[in-house]
Amino acid sequence: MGRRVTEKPVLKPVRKERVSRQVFDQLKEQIVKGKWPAGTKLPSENELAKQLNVSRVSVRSALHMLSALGLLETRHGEGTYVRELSGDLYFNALFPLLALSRTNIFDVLEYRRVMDPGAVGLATERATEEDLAELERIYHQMEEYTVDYKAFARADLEFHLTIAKATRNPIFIKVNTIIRDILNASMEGIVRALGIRDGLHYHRQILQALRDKDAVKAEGLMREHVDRTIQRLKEGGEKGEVYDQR
Amino acid sequence: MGRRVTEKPVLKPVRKERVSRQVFDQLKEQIVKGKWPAGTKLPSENELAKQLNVSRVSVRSALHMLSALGLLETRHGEGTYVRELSGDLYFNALFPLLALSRTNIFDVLEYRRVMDPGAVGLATERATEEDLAELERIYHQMEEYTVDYKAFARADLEFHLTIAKATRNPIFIKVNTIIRDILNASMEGIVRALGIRDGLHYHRQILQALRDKDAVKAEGLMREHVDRTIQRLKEGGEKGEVYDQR
DNA sequence: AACATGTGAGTTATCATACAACTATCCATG
DNA sequence: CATGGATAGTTGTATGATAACTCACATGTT
Repeated sequence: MGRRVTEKPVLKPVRKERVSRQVFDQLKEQIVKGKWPAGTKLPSENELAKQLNVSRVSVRSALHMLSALGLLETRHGEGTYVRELSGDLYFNALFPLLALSRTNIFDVLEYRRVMDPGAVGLATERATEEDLAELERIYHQMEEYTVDYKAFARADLEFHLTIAKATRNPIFIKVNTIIRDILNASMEGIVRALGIRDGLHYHRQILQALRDKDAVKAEGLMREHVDRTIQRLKEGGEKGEVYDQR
Repeated sequence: MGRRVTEKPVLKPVRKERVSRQVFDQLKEQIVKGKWPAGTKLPSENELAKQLNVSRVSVRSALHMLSALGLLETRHGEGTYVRELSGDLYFNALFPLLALSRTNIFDVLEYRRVMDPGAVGLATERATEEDLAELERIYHQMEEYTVDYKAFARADLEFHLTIAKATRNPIFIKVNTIIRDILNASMEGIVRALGIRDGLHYHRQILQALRDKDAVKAEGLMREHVDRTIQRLKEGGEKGEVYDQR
């Protein structure tokens, strides 16, 4: 009989990658590597199917997924094109209803806790006069909105995004834009936690540090600021004062 | 003859919504509105086709797009299920970033310079034995690949992604995955800059710091590591040795 | 009783083919 | 020169068939 072979699986599971997935990856690669820059018209579905030696169905499956993700755009009767990056969050507009659970929001804030200090650090070097003026404007908005929590929180988020813009780095900008939208959508719950008192204080100081081009100070303040926000939100949640989202 | 009617188009173009799009919208609504909570198994494709009075092709088209967006998950031979709606869903909007990846690798690395130290900091607290084993495995891969630059660089990227996974924060994971794809695509150029010598050194030390649960050290090493990568790449670029991607 | 194996139903993945719907272009016609 | 029609190329939808996969249950085997 011989002994059983259960320990140490020497045999690796065979590679079984779906055809459509392979097509998806190949097409994605062409786009990512820049072989097909924005605006390029792809070969027709029949052509692709022939070249890749798969059925048209598999090609279409891949094309559909890529368009859903915003990399492609297909025009009926005309062809399929590589999309410009311009259109920002067209798709996100479909999702604002999604209320995120608490854990999800903490994930987002935890991310921000790392990103925003870094962003403000870069911003101290690169912010223009216009950026600073814009930040000042938003800060004064916040001062006025001390009664309207919602508007206050909105301005708060805008402040952070403006700092991201000042980095001149598209990744920071894009990610921060998404985070703003998420928090905006789930704002009912976090408004209280944000706290007028701290908010104004930190934003004023951060703005000052930016003017002084004191990166270390700005980073420290930002980290403190986000930390306190998280802390507040946790306290509120534990006390059950805050939202439940369902 | 009468005058032409070109100004003010009172006549709106007739509604010509694609079938697959309608299916997409209907399914999406069921999910977003919570009628189909996470984990729900959808009716089979045949069933849906019958209920909606469309062909199975159209149903599948919609299903594919929804899975690409992360709302659904289809398991071959088993069925299609509603996925957990999490925050990282929004970050699918980052996908178009892939299209402009090449424009500036430095933007990407600058971003990584901020995020990866933060990620490794969180990872020191949360990494499981399995995570560490996986990192070890990748590290040994790198040791073997000292001749194959491409494979080496790929393992390098995988190392960073694995650290992101160890944070257990879906945002870190998602964004890092996209960054890996971007750098992967531009790899011909950065391979030289990565440098075998430093790479192994830093990764070994970072792994050690993770084992020792020394967050400060791990963060510092990571920052240094990314800094040097950027520096190398800049030197190479100035000398014109590095990539041009065409 | 415990385990291995076989079988079948149900499901998704892929294929091939055909036709419908749409777009752009060319070209003859008046 | 404007109009309309014909045409070729492309994407969208439909149909039917087959392959590949998963699960659950039945059937042996020990």
